[in-house]
Amino acid sequence: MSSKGTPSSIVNAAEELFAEQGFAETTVRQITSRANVNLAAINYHFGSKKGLIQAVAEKFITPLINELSNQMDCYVDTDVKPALDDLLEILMRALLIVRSENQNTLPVFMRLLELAYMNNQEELRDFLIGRYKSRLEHFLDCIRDDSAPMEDDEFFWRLHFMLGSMTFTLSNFQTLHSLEKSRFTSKQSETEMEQILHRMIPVLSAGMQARGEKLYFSKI
Amino acid sequence: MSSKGTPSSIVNAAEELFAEQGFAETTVRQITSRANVNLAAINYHFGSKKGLIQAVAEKFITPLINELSNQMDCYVDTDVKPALDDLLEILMRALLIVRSENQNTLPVFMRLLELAYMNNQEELRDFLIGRYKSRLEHFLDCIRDDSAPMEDDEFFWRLHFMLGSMTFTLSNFQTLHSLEKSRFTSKQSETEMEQILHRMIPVLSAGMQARGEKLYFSKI
Amino acid sequence: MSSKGTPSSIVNAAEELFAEQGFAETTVRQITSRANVNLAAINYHFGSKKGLIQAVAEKFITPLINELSNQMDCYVDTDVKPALDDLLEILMRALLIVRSENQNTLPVFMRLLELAYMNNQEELRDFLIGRYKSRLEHFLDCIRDDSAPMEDDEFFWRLHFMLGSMTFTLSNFQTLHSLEKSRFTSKQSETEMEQILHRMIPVLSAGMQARGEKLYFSKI
Amino acid sequence: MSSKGTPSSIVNAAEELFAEQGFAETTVRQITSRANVNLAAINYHFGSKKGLIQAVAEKFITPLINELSNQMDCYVDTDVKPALDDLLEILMRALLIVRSENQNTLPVFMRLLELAYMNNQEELRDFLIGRYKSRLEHFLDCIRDDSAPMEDDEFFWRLHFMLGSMTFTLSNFQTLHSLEKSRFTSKQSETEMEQILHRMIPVLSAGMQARGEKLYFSKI
DNA sequence: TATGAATGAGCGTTCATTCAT
DNA sequence: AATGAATGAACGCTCATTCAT
Repeated sequence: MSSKGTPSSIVNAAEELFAEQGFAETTVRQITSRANVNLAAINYHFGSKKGLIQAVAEKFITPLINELSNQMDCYVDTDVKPALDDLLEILMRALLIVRSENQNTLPVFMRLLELAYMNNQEELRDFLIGRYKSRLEHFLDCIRDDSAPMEDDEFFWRLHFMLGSMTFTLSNFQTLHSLEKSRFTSKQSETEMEQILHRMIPVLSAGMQARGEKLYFSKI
Repeated sequence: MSSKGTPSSIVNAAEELFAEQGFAETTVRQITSRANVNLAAINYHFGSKKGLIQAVAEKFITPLINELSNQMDCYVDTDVKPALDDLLEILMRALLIVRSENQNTLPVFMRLLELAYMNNQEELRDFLIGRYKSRLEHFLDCIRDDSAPMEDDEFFWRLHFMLGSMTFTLSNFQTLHSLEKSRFTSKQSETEMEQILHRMIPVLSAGMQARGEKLYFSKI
Repeated sequence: MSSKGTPSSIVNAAEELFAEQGFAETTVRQITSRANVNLAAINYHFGSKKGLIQAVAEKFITPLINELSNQMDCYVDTDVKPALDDLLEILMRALLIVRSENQNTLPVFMRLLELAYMNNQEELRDFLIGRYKSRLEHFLDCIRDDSAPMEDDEFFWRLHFMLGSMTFTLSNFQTLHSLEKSRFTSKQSETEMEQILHRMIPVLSAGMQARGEKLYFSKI
Repeated sequence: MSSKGTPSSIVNAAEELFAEQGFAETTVRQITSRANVNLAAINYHFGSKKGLIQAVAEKFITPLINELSNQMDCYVDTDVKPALDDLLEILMRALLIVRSENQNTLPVFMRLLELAYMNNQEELRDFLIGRYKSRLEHFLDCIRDDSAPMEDDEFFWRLHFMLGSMTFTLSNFQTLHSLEKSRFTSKQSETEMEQILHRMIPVLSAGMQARGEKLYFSKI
């Protein structure tokens, strides 16, 4: 299951621990211990803990973006504009494909996105933006084309409302899954991550297509 | 509002630092230093750093729930069922009121919710659930009454999609605000937090009211 | 012998180890171990290892400068200008007094001066210059008054020739002492540090009073 | 001069870094990185970091001693005894010649001498003494012949006062040069290392020829 | 002959907490 | 009630060296 080689063992162990505990809470000693490698190996192969986190990020995002691009190519030679639901399904499908190649570690990827938006993480943010922004633009343009008409800034914020739904739900999937099971024990809900991604599509889609803004509420 | 007393100074300083840096990243030294109190004061007054975090949580959530209850009382003697948009506006309004009483620290509250959903945070989660769950149920029932008809589990997840939008957007407000300003410099966008809360209402509302689910995508 | 209190124990242990091994070669674990205090005590009391080195520096230099000033005050109300030999004797005497208050640790002080002149030690250098430069100026002026007439830059370099003799001899006193004993075993030379300081006076004095410069040698 | 071969590249890189930072402060990674060779190459070719330092030492001292011997041969067939100033000029000249063959790395040589006099460096000291002591004796005898009459031990110490001036001034030349420039900006002093060596001659000479010792100062 | 990978030991520092007063 | 001092544990990281090829 684990690939060959020390760097690969490290990345695999790190993914598990990052998913279980978060980045700051996971120590290099825990990682190297679980990977059965020397304590210094992380610094040797990745330069620093930060470098390892970036390596983990790349391992996820690169195939995700590739898969997204591949799926979008279906539309490139036709006049058909993809519907919002279809675009979101492409996105969810890409996430699931990446997950199938990185057993059970979608939460790590989502935590990475959350991390990138935190203060004091400009470095990671700039790294990701510099590396992947351009490759995402076509996809986002298509999203916008089937969304309700709106200003640039409104689109910016709605995209992040969407992103928030995804990162919160997936990075805390384990907790939410437990909560759901303990509340609705009767139904023996087989809530798997795939199902949750599926549930998200009509909700997010409706959010992007919602028209009109409520009037600003008076100052309080 | 004023900060008479050591415990109060500590809580105020902690709020600021938690908002700026997150909980794990904020040290008790930073807190006591900013509060101009002794290093040992946190352990003395709150038992531990965790105890302080709970104290901060209570300071936010109690007035929030109170405000929410007050607003809901308007409907209690009538047959009028509040519309989803109105319920969300009540929620946003309550958030803004709490904010006005705890200058600029809505992000802390949102980070607290995120924290409560993390693994290894059962203690905080149980604390919040045990303390506030019952007082939220009426509000949530009203939400459900104006949402699209759906199963319990679907409602559970949609609520958390909503929660994700709110926590992600508000806890990372500073970063998102910067990103928006650097992208759309021309418009001199005066994006304030109030405006963002306002923008969220129709989006979240549409999400909860979205009908029909896409067919499950085939296994991959 | 050792003063009371943790900081004092640390400084005493540090002095010994710095003298034996140098600054970089001495670890905080060695220091805290010899001082029988907790490993974290250095950072608690001095902020960092660098802070401890500065504290050691101050403990030496402050009384040295004070002693120097006291001795120089003898000349302040008279018209007598002190002779170069007398000035050097004042200096040596001040060094010995400081040594008598900090048992056997003149080598540490000399190593400190050497350290301050190294690259990448601007911080220490600036610290010392900012703190003590002005208090040394009168003494240096008197030195110059009884030296051979020379330009500013020539005086600057001759002062440092002198400083080099002192730092090299004293910071390596232990090694030199051993070498001397092994070479001249017959004489059972009782070379003590006081004697060496004494030997230096006529040599340094002659150097400062040497007149005329040799012609520049041709380019090679 | 050219750097064909891995060992040669290593030595050249090491010289530069030793001059800039000192021996302990320079890591084998820095050296191999600047030399563009494998990290293990130092241990492979020189056994250890210490072995490399010895190799650097030899590269300097052997030609220095050779040059010194050559110059001294001028006097071998005559009855003329060289004057102290001439001997010092021969020494300075030899240093400059070695420097011209090892671009700008006189400070390294001086640091090497300082290092050899430190505690815990018996190995290096013994290596140098065993290799070069005998070849220096004639030169030192000539020095003594034109110095003031003195006992063996007095001569031993005066030699090291001289050595201290040289090592301190040259190994810290960069710092001293900066200090001088910042103090005497007006004169646009073209202080080069050659000039400093030149300035040293009359000072050191006078020191060696100084007669009479001051009376021992009373115990304090 | 030469190297990329790996290692054990140790580094200075920081942490939340506790102790003695 | 409150605090300055102190602590044990752990942190990420770097070191010169060695190993397997």
